[in-house]
Amino acid sequence: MRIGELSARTGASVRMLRYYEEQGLLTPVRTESGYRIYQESDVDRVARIRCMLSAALPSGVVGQALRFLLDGRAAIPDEPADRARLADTLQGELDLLTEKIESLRSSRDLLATIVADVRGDVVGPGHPGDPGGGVARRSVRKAGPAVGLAR
Amino acid sequence: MRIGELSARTGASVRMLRYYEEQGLLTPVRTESGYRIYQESDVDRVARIRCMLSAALPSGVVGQALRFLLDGRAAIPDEPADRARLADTLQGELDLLTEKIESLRSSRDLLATIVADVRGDVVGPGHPGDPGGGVARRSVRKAGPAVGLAR
DNA sequence: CTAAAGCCTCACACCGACGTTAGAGTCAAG
DNA sequence: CTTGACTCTAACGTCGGTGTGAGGCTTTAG
Repeated sequence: MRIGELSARTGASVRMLRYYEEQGLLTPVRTESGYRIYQESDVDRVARIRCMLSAALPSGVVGQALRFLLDGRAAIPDEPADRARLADTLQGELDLLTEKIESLRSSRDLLATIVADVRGDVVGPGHPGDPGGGVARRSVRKAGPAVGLAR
Repeated sequence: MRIGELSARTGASVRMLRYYEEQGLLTPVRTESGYRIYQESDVDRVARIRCMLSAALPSGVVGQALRFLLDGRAAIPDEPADRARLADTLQGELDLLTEKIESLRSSRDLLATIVADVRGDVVGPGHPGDPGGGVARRSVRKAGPAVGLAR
C-alpha cells in the first residue's frame, strides 16, 4: 500500500511516516517513480513505533527493539559477547521503564483518591457509590518512596 | 533550602527547577533579595515532576494533576458545581494517565520479550526459519492491541 | 573588606518530533 | 489530454524541555 493508506489505517500522519523512515524505523520499498510501498505488516509496526515513542523510549532503543521484534531474530548477533552487551543495554532500558511505570502507578493511585475525594465528599467511612471507576480504591500509601528519578 | 541544594538533592539542574516554576509546577517563596526558598516536600515534588515528564505525559496533565497530587485536597472548591467540573477534569486526566500506563506496560512487555530472546537460547537445537512462533511467547500477552495511540 | 560562590533575570541555542508550505512529478478517471 | 487526488523532496516553523552564557546583585568565607 502507499503512504496515504498506511496513514489512514494507522492514524499516523504522512509526515510521521516519512519521519520514521528517516529514523530507520520503517523501510518501505520504492516504485520506479519513487512512491513508497508499504507492507501489511507495517501497519502493526507503525502502531508499535508510536506506542514506544509515546512512552518516551529513546529512539535508539526503539530502533533496536523494533529490528528484533519485527525482523525476527535474524538480527540477533551470533557472537555471544555481542548478544550479552545488547541484552544488557536492553535490560537497562527495561528496568528504567519498569521503574517509571511503578512511579506512575503510584501517581495514578494518588490522583484516583483525590478524584474520589472531590467527587464523593471528603474521606469518610461511608462510601458514596463510586460506580464507574474501578481504579478508585481507598488504600493509598502516602507517596512514600514513589520516586522514580532517572539518570 | 535554596535552589542549589534542591538541585543537588534531586539531580535536576538549576535550570530545570526554574523552568518547572515557570510552568507553575513549583512555587517557592522568595527572600527579600529574590532568592528562591524551597521546602523539604519539594524534593519529593521534583521527583514526581521529573517522573511524569520523563514519561512524556502531556504537560497539561502534569500541571493540573500535580497541583492536586501534591497539594492534597487543599484546593478543592466548596461549590458543588465547581467540584463536579473539577472532578470531571481530573477524571479525564486520570483516564489519560491510565491509558499511558497501559501503553508503557505494553512497551515494557515487548521489550522484556526481546531481552529474553536475545539473552536466552535463540539459536537452540531448533532452528531459524521455524514457523513464526519462535521464541517470543513466554507469558507475554502477544502485545496484540499494543497500541497506545493517543490524540 | 574582599574575593569567591551562589543566585537572579533575560535571552539565544538546540534537539526531537512533528506541522506546514512550496514547487514539481505521478496516476486514475473522465 | 486534462483535471484532481496523491505523492515526492526540501526546507522552514513550532513546541516542550534543557543547556549555556551575559551581566549584575547577594551571601559567605577568610
